Amino acid sequence: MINLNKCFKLNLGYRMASRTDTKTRILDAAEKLFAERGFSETSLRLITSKAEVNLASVNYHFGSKKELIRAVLARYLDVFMPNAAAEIVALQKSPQTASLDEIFSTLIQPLLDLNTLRSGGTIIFLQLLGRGYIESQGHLRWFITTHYGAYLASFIAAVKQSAPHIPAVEMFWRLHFTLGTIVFTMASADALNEIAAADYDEHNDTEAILRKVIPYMAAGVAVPVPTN
Amino acid sequence: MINLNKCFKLNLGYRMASRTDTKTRILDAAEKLFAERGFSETSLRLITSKAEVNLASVNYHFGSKKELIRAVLARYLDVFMPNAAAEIVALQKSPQTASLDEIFSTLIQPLLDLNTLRSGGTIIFLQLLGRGYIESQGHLRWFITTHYGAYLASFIAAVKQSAPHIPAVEMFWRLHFTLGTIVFTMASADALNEIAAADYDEHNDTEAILRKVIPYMAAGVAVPVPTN
DNA sequence: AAGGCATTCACACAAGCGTTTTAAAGTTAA
DNA sequence: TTAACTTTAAAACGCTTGTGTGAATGCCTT
Repeated sequence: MINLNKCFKLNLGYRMASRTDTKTRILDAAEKLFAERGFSETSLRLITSKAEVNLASVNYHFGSKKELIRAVLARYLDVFMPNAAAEIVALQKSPQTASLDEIFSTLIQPLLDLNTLRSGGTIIFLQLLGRGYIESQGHLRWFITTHYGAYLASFIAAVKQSAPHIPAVEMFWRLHFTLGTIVFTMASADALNEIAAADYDEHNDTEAILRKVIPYMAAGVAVPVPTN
Repeated sequence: MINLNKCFKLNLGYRMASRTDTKTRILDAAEKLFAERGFSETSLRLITSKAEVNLASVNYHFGSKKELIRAVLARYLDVFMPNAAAEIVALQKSPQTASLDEIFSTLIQPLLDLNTLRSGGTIIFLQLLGRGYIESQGHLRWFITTHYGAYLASFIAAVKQSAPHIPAVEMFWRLHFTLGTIVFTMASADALNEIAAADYDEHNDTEAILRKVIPYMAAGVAVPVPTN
């Protein structure tokens, strides 16, 4: 019942220019902290102090911490999902069916574009996704499938078409294996990169890791189902 | 400086029989709650009320919440790691080199044996592992590699021998992809099973999921590294 | 200039947290 | 039984958490 006006605030451009929007400052600080520390380990006080805004402004602009979490995720999903789906349908326009590698690779550019949205956007988004899936037992899964289900469907359809020998049930499981692979990897990316740098003198950026993981996932999704 | 006596408490059998050990009651309640809700979302008050013991007994027996978490994990790792390593060396005794599928399948029995240890032990263990890796940014990874590194090494060596065409660095990444796959899958196993049951009339127990994920992981680990 | 609205601010609140403390109860050994 | 010790019990501590309140501030419109 509070803040109904927010919905109609068309932001007529009367904000001062010297300082970014409070709402944006909160989102920017929150997403970074959420990604690297998790949702429940990140207090609103830490967020607002990093954002240099007042504590109460979170509840004023977002209503609650839970809604702030949703807003943080939605800011990425609203950009990524349409872009990814567009790439998928563009790929499917081609005469011959695409390989799984091609389909997964198609997602790389939309993911990397999140970096131009905000610095470190790609990995932040994937880490948020992973944390959300694990921490908020089921809530995020519900939120994504209900709000972005159409985009997901086009992706799943493309995958199924590229691997017609995999039954639907099996594909359901394998795509969730894939989600786990990418999301856990990105959540641990910093730690893994440190180890890789120390043990193998190899440092990978986000794109390099993505390109490493794609063959892994594509092979796993397409491998024939054991008959026994 | 407190509770040094605990180390020397040889437990001369003077406990009453009608009620299980307080320490065990705490561990049993804690592992279940930790697995399904996460560490920081599980309060000591919730644990002790489920275990029907006094709140202070956690700090008396374990010193702190952090040490309780370690104890919960160690109780599984101390059983699983030696068993798994034993199976691996037994497999390597055979003349021809084992396939990746065989190596991964070798881990199934030690994992399922955790179910005889405690009801639901297998999935609890894997969920704890996943939560630990993601929540305790790096602490658990350090704990495991320092305390159980020898066991891990024998497993990694076996995998490398079965996929000699994969460079060491690449294998490092792929084994962590694999960890992510299994751990994320198990952390979401309940939710996924619900969806699978609703959409495909298929219900899988822990073993069935493990057997589904093994071909996926084995194919991913062994897939040739792209040259470009 | 004045009124109105959106936003910011400092502060307080109640609840929950991990941990500590002090006393009571129970068990073993002399 | 007494004495020493381990284990449980109840209560409180200090701290942090998310959230609510009411006043002050700033910006725009009239």
